[in-house]
Amino acid sequence: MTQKNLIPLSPAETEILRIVWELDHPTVQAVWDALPDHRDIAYATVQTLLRRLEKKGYLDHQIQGKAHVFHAKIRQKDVIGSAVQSFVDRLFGGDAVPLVQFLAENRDITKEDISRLSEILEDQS
Amino acid sequence: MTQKNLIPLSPAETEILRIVWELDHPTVQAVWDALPDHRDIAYATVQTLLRRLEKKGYLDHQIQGKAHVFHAKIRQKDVIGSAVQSFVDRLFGGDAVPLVQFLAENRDITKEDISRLSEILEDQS
DNA sequence: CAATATATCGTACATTTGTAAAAGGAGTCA
DNA sequence: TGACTCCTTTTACAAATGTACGATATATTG
Repeated sequence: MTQKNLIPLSPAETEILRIVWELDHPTVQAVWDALPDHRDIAYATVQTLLRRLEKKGYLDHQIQGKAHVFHAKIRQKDVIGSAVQSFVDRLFGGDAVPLVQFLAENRDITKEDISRLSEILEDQS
Repeated sequence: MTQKNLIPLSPAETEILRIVWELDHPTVQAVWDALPDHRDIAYATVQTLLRRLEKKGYLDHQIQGKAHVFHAKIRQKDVIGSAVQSFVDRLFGGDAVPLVQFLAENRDITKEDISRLSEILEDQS
């Protein structure tokens, strides 16, 4: 069954981990390049974050040439699950509805998105 | 216009701030009591957090008898807005749809919730 | 092979965060 | 009025976090 008990991720670590999921087996360099422009941190900082993620058990790496190539050891779904959970707890007292409502009112999600979600719910037993 | 430039909130601070919104003008005691059972922290800790929130400009207080009574100085909507924003950025690269999709698949929101949201979207110009 | 360009590793360090004990002030009640 | 009780204020402190420099190792290439 799903391995739980995840060591807490800091915001900066979470940000980096997401990029590792997005890119497939990236190097430090690749992760660094993938950061949004406004996120102006040093290469060495990204390295540190990746190192810490590895130490916490979220990542692993192989050596390719002289570079390290990282990959996730924990399923994205599990990490997202626990992150969303604690976020909703903290900011909404555990009720996700106001969150989605906020997103809707704020137009972070559109009418079409909602329709598509309805279908997802229909498809579930 | 909406005052932005909010000083970052830590997770623990966010948790406390939410309770201040929920209760109306609570004392330290009231906030402490409102914490979920599993959240086992000392009264003094809640005090510290409230003090920090005040210093960061999120709260203010009046004196009532011997106790302090707190109230929010910043609109809930603004705080939620920026918190959700950075959360979605960090964990989903800025796209809120996968977040809502996750909530749907995970049944944190139901079919009925979605219907209600559709209406909200309809009512918007 | 010697340079050069890349990478990692070890280390550092100021802040922030989470948590709380201890001390002191002011109503309250016997 | 003295003992209690409830609060606040002051102060602390270890751990986590964000950030990154300098040293070292290793491909690469002329």
